[in-house]
Amino acid sequence: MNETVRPTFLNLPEDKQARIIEAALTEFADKGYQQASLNTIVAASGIAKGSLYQYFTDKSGIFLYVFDFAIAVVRRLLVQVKDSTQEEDFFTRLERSLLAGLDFIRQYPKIYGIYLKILFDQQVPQRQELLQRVRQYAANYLHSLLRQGLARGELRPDLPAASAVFLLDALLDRFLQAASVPAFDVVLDLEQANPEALRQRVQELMDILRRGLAGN
Amino acid sequence: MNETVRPTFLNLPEDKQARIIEAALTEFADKGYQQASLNTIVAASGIAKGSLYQYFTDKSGIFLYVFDFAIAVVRRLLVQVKDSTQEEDFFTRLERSLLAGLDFIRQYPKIYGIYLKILFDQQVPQRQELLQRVRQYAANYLHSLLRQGLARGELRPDLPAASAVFLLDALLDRFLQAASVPAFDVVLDLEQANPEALRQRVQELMDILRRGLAGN
DNA sequence: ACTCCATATGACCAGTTGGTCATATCATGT
DNA sequence: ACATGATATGACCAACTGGTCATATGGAGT
Repeated sequence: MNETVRPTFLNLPEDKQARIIEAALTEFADKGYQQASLNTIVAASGIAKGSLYQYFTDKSGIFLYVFDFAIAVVRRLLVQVKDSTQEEDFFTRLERSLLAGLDFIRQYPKIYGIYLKILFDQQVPQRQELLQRVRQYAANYLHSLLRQGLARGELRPDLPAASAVFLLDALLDRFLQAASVPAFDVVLDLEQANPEALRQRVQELMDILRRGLAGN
Repeated sequence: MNETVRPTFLNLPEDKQARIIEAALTEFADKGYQQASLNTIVAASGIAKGSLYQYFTDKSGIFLYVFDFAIAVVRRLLVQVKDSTQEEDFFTRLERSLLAGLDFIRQYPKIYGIYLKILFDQQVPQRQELLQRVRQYAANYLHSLLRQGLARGELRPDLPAASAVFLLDALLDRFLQAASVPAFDVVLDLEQANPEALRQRVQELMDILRRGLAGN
């Protein structure tokens, strides 16, 4: 557990902390790690460059602090969706999770932007560890949904659980990317779709998941 | 159609061209667009910096030329796999395509590396257009497989084709990423798996696609 | 031998980066 | 009023970037 943030930062008035976090979040989400400029962060938050180094050890310290902040927000959402759909059947819960993900991205585009950067920016500090943390959250979430679905007999008992989680994770992740990364989705045109069309697509996908491509 | 490569480059001896393309491919795959250094490319290919600007208009010119080179290689593979599996049934063809993809990445890791960069490096020149070209190839390929599967009665006739292509594209793309990006896959551990285990996983996934999560 | 033009070169430029540090400002206790 | 320690500052630094350009080299035609 190496310290990246200095006590000085935590002593700051809350609104000043918030201004700095917000500026850093914006810059990192926009440019990724290496391309992000400390000068930009400093200018946007209205502090001197020297001050930044009174608050954090170095560039990676700022990044890791902002990442922790972001992941805490995501965690809250996952818990909330899981709890509030406890009574629904498996496929409805999946559907709700997807739509909640869309809402989240629309509400916190910068947090999602940071995730996308970590995904494929080789130079992010401690990238493997950060990536693993995020993917593990998603996998645990889906695994838990799956177990409950199996217990209730909503899924076939011979389902290979790990592969199923893999498939679900792939689909959900891609769906969110398709809906928010321009030109990424040339098939469903999710980025342009209105909420009603989106819901329609989600239901088609749930139906394929339920019955398969060949089945009855 | 704006020119990015100068005739001078095309007049060069083939091995010199190859050396330069190879060096550029390596650097872009490693660092992405903005982070790639022309100095590194120049040093690795043993030419002077000034020469680079006799061959290409500017940095983005080099990148776009290398991208075109890379996509031509991919295209050849897709055509070949499609042709050589013409007689197989839908799910076997899908399986073969996946395994062929794995082989390709192992054989041309740099080309795959460039694709991953384009995916989420906001600063890549003409990113939207390049991304769209790649995704469109994949979608057309899957669509064609699907049509033939439907025609042969291997798939249920009421299948919503667009959504099915979307799901397949998501799964295949993620599978390749999981098998080659460290720490990305916390579920199947594809990166460490031996060829036999990989084949096993692929078949489980094909089975889920065929029969669905709930079905008989 | 001379000309001509394509090709090759690397010192050089302005701009930007992450990071430093001597100095200034502020708040508090006495 | 003074001292003390935390906080704030921005000029400055070395390193590196993409790109330029005056000059050198090479080879073909005469």
